[in-house]
Amino acid sequence: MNLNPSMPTPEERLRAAGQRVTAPRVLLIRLLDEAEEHLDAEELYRRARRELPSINLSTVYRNLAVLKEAGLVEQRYFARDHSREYFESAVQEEHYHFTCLSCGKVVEFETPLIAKVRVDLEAQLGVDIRHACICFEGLCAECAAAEKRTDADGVAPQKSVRIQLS
Amino acid sequence: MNLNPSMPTPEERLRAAGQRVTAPRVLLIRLLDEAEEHLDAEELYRRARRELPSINLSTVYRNLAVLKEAGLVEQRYFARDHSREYFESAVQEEHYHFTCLSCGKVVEFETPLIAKVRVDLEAQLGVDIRHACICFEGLCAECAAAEKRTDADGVAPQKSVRIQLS
DNA sequence: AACAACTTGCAAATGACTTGCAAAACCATG
DNA sequence: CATGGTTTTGCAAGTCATTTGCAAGTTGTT
Ligand SMILES: [Mn+2]
Ligand SMILES: [Mn+2]
Ligand SMILES: [Zn+2]
Ligand SMILES: [Zn+2]
Repeated sequence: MNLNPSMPTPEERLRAAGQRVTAPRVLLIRLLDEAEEHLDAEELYRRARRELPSINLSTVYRNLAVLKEAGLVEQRYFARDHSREYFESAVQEEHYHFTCLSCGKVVEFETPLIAKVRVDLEAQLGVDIRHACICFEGLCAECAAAEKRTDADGVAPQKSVRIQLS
Repeated sequence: MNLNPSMPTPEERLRAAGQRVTAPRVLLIRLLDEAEEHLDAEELYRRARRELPSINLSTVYRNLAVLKEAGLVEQRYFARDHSREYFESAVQEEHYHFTCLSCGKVVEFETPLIAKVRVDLEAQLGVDIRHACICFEGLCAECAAAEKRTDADGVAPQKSVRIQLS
């Protein structure tokens, strides 16, 4: 989602990254480009099978690893349960995430402050930062309001929303 | 590490949190207070067994969950591999982490910018943030310098260092 | 077309974490 | 400080997302 309209095709991106062009890879890239949400391997597998029925789940995993290394997809962790890996297309603006622990909604946001932390760190420590995992968790506005109930279960994954801080 | 010298004993903390005082819990809290690093369940189990040989790994897991809920320990995720949960005592200043992908060293740092992002988010989205997972990853100064080699393996966990940004 | 290098499907394996259950420990209460 | 309801523990057996070995199938290159 929120993709640059004039972006290279999946094939072009693969070749530019020096990776072989295979049907599973092209398909995974396209599925992530088209996705409105952050997808995990299982869900990508489900969607991929609709177009490439012979694809195997392990192929999905292996290729997500390849695409991640090649910088074509981004891996994310959400909510307090980091036991599942989610992915999104790398062809979008840098952004961060807030996840509602109650309803599972994901809010994407931008802010220059994280980049500031990053450059401060690099300048003061001499480190070379390659990746940042930034995720906030809590209750979304709706769930915070509806906090009259005592529930705390059903965390269904939902579509994302994107905002810009200040 | 970096603990307040006049902090309550593990027993006192447990009682204050309304939790039962048991040998495994007291021991886990003390081990985390004493630790120079961030520990996972397996390592805590290893250390705990030295003083309480009958303790079981599942007891370690169950109690870490209890202590986390009670706010007595903090759970962390490091490096690109979030498949392991690490813990540290909650009795310390709020801080964030940088992990070296090459040597595994963890650098702890403080910065008011993350809290700023947090309040901005709460103010502009009306959300109630309960938790933040902030971790930067890359090459530490030493490993970045030694980048002449082509290696990229052995990621041994190491002690942490704490710094203050600017 | 011919081949070496890389990928895939399939089935089996990993490994961190969880769970069911009966016995043991905790902590009011009397 | 004995009693007993409630919680916790040890042990053994799961769970489940992700990984891996291998033979067969593809890809990109000469
Ligand atoms: Mn996103
Ligand atoms: Mn720390
Ligand atoms: Zn919500
Ligand atoms: Zn290093």
